[in-house]
Amino acid sequence: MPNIKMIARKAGVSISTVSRVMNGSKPVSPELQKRVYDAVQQMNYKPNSIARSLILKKTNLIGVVVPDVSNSFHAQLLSGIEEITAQADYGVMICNVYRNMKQQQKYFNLMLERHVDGIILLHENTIEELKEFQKMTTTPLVLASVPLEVSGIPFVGIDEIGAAYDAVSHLIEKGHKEIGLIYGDCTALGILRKEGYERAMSDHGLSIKKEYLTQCPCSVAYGYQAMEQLLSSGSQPTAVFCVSDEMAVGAMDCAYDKGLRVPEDISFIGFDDIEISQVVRPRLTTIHQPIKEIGKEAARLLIEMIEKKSRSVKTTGFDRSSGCEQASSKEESRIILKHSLVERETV
Amino acid sequence: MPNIKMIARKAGVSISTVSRVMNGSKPVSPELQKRVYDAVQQMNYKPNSIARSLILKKTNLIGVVVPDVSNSFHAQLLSGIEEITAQADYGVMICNVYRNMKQQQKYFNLMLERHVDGIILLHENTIEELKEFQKMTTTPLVLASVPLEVSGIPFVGIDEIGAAYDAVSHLIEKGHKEIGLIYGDCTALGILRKEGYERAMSDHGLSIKKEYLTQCPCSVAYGYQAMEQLLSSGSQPTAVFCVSDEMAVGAMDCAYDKGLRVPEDISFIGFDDIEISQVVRPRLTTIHQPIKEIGKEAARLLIEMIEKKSRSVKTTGFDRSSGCEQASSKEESRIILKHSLVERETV
DNA sequence: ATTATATGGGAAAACATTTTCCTGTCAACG
DNA sequence: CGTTGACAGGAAAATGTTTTCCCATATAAT
Repeated sequence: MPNIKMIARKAGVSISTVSRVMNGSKPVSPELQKRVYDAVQQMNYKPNSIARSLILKKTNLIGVVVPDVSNSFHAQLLSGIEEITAQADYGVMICNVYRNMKQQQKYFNLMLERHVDGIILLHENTIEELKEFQKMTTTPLVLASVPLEVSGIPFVGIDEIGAAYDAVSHLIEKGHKEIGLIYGDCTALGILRKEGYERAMSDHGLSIKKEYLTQCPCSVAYGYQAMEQLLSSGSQPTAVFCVSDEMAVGAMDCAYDKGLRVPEDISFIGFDDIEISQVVRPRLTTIHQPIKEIGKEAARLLIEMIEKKSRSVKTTGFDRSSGCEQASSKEESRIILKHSLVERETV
Repeated sequence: MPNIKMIARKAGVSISTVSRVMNGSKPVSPELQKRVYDAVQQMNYKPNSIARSLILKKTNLIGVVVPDVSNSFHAQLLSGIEEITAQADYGVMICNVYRNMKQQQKYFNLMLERHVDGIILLHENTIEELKEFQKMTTTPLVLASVPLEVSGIPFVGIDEIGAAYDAVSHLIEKGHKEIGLIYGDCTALGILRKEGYERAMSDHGLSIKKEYLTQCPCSVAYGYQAMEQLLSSGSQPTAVFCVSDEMAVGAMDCAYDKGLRVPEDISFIGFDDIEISQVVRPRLTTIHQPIKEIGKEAARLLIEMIEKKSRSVKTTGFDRSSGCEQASSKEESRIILKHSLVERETV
């Protein structure tokens, strides 16, 4: 691989001149420009981005921490992110943490060592850990579809409580009164959606039966189990709200195996509107999230933060990691995108 | 962020000593070791991997070129790759090319500029382009589930023809004689699987009807269209082999809408065994590919190539990009993993 | 004519590491 | 007692850029 020195020699100019021609950072006479371009072309020169990163203190790389890439929801978020970052000439490094906090810590360190310009979190963290992270570094961070409230860390996603509220209200409008819930209680997501369920029930004057609340991790298999549990509790709901499509698909499967007909005997409503909700039979009625758009918006926001920060560093001239400036830019951004109800065949 | 100089000053030692302690590259007295460790701890020092990359000529970063991360198949491959690379302390940069060749070229350049240590291709390329790439650089490259034969570029995947053969043979064993095919003819994958179909048919003495061959891009929606086309061709097959699960799901959907019962009136067999084949009703009989394992194996192979290469560079002492060495390591590795037939409910 | 200003271009510092080369100390051995 | 070798540790070169600083030349202004 040729380097800038070889180009300079070949073109008969100084290193500085080559750099200037490549970046347009200072005018260069047409004569020399041509000589440089020719040399670049002939030797197929590409500037070494590592050396650039070192001196510019900018890697044009962002890190995305994801619980599991092979999960459809996260994969879609990722694809949205990638679309925007690619346009802005950023690379994305994925950090698959397998819903494992230990990995997470390791990855945070790794990303700091690699000096990523920013991070998007798709994986839920404890608030303490985020604050810890904030204290450690000034690297911009945004939460995408991780509804945690930490001052100084922007969030983009939907109104989780409102969306769950809408889902349950829809069931109620259709005449259901005995409504079960399958949720996960170890994530903020699950808890907020449960909150929406509770509000909808009480706003419509319905009481919540303890035995209708079932919690399980988010997957088809666990959804099946949860439904089994729910059905074995004696009284039977006429509808159940599952806080994710995967859970809903598993739960429907279980109902089916128990000889229940959907939606005649029991209704289901899911959440997310990932691909499977359209291919499952009957097609799943669910809450649609603009998943890819969330990813895009998160990426846009992050890049904006990065560029703003690098500008401010440039103007002030030194690293202000003391955090005094940080405070002024705490504009508490929360980008809330619109969800919607898609009626299919399970209610 | 503290740098090595600050640690050296704090510990009262030279920069070299700090480096030696961090990397264990040369013995250091316990006395100084302790001083360095303490300084590192107190200042929370992390070596700047950019500077390391620059001098070591090793980024510990690999690029993965993927047609579409949000596609379940590719997302699973990616997750397999990530698992192995994380263990070996490599980062993964994703390059989503949206099945777009222009993007692809841009990304290749980007990755060379960033000096990734190696590349895994999940996206089909023309053989010419690959050879072009080989000529341009010595960066290791492996094809995962992209069945192209280019000397010097290893491949990991399954026996595509054999797997397709098995799928069709299974239909034939079940008594089917009129077997349709839905495939994609613009990818090597589609063409090989079609080849398997043809061999199976002729080996069993069955003739192939032109009107049973339908081709379309790989997605649920196109699968539906293809099936419509196939059904409108007059004579009706009793079974159809779809070269991907997505196509199969779409095709089944169409059959269903036309009032055909699966598997009573018409049988379907898919390919890949991605998640949807298990949640669709009736559950799709398909060819199982060890997708995640393919990703893992590809990553292992790539890392092996990278380390072997960096060793050889080290011992010879200069960059041998002339390619003469390359030839000797052309051991034509093709790692073929086992596929299997999973019988569900659509045959 | 002389000073001031603008402008193109080169030399060298800076970025944060690793590693080579060198120096000084100490033990071993003749 | 002197030479050799081992060994710990420091100084400095090297990695490939960008950018600052400086110089020379040319043009404009006084």
